[in-house]
Amino acid sequence: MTSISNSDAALSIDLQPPAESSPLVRKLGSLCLMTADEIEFLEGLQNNTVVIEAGADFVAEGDTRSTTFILIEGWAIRYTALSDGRRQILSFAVPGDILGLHINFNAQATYSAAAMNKLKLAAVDPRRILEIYQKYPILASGLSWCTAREFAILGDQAVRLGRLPARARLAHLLLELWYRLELIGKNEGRWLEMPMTQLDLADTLGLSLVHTNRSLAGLRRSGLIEVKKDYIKLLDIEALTELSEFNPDHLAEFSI
Amino acid sequence: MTSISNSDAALSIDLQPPAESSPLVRKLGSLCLMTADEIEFLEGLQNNTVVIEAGADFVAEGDTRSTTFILIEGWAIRYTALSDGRRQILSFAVPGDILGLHINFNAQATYSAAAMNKLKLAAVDPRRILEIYQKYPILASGLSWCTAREFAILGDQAVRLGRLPARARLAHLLLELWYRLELIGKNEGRWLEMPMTQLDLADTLGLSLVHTNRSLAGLRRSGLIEVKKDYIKLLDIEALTELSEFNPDHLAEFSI
DNA sequence: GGTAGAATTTAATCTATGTTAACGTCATTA
DNA sequence: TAATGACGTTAACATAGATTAAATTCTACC
Repeated sequence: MTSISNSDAALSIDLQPPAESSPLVRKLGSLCLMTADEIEFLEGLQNNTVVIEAGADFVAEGDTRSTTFILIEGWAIRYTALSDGRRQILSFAVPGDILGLHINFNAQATYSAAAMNKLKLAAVDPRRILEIYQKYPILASGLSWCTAREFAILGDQAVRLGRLPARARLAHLLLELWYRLELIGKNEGRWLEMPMTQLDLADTLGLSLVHTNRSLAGLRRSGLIEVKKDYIKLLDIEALTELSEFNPDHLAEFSI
Repeated sequence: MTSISNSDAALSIDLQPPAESSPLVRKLGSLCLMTADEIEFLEGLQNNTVVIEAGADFVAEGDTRSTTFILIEGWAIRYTALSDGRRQILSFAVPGDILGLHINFNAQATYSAAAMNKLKLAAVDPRRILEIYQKYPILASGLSWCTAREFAILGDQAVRLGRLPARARLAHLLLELWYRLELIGKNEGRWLEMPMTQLDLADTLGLSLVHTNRSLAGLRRSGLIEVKKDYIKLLDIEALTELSEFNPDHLAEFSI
């Protein structure tokens, strides 16, 4: 907003999208050189914004109204609820992420989505996503990359849940979030934003609340992390990586 | 091959793809009405076939040569190997499934893929997938559906691993495979093809081999399944569904 | 048709994680 | 400043599932 004056006043020679652009445009812009046309289309997609209060669901499993959402501000979760009230969180979504990029038209949502904190998101007709593939080849590659990445993230989640012990699961997730936030420029020093409660963390890691707390304490006592309200500091990324067998290449950037 | 004579001799009025067509064409054909042009393109994609021996890897995690594979015959797995030799199988692929539908160009494969039994698959340049999106709108919707389905399958796998006890995990997986094979017409009565060993099953369910065997025995003793070499009979689908909280809608068909 | 190696089954023991319950801390509001 | 409620921490005990090992049954191959 303040930066408008700077692009007015000075001759802009930036090839990168301007600073006031959406997180999605910034994210894709750091990976591929989109045309002005493509950037404009992508920004235009995000005109219809919605605000969701912290804790509220904005997609419910079984919904037949399918909408694609682009996350602009705040964190969201995708999750599945079980009959006894327990939950499995499938993944976190951060600004620049797309929920429902590939939709079963005429089918039901296979998971619910909720806001971790106050959310701003763009509601997009999924038909416009197919339009991207038809008309904007660079964007299409970008979206294909997003899809592959979501797959890798969910696959890593399965590995965590299926084969890693509690502390490694936690370390692995912290590193995933670290690299994802890194890409959108949200890490400050080694402090990682952690807006979720330990109960949310437990439901992500497939652990009980108490054991999640124990695992957190374990990493803390080993000198690997430092914890404060809403933030965790990664004190030794190398050790965390080794402990959890995390592979950063799964989240690596690409370039065209 | 023998059926060529029938389409030569008689006047064909089928709207459905002919019987000798590929599993992928049959799968999509049961969901949407493709044009002759689209069917031809899809079959043409699968000209370059490869045979893989049982047990062999055909994608290794970290590979930078990215290829899309369409499974024509046999079963495959996607998996991640850990440093101590343990494995987490992410999902099974059956005829008609596509591996690497969305590829990170210039990036590494994030999982390995191996043949469960002898495999016939088509190797496709991933650029031709993007071509589909540009030129064949019906096919594009079909592929979008495939992607959403793969997501749902992997999400269900995360729920199994994170929140279900051993026997429910097993029941849940059996039902998933049941509905998937149903779609491609591979179920005989209530007998479900199970070409994997109990070790493979264990690596899918995130359990030890011994406990997988116990879980299998548990379901058998409860009268829910009957086991024979390479097949499992689902004796009580309703009870299995309730036990595992399986939701068949996740794999539901769609139609345009 | 016999044999070696693979796959399955069962039992005994151990451990990581779940469960329950109590207590602490902090922020909000009365 | 007290009361409340959400969230975090810790301890004691219970249990599902891991591990190890050995026996048994398949099955592919000679």
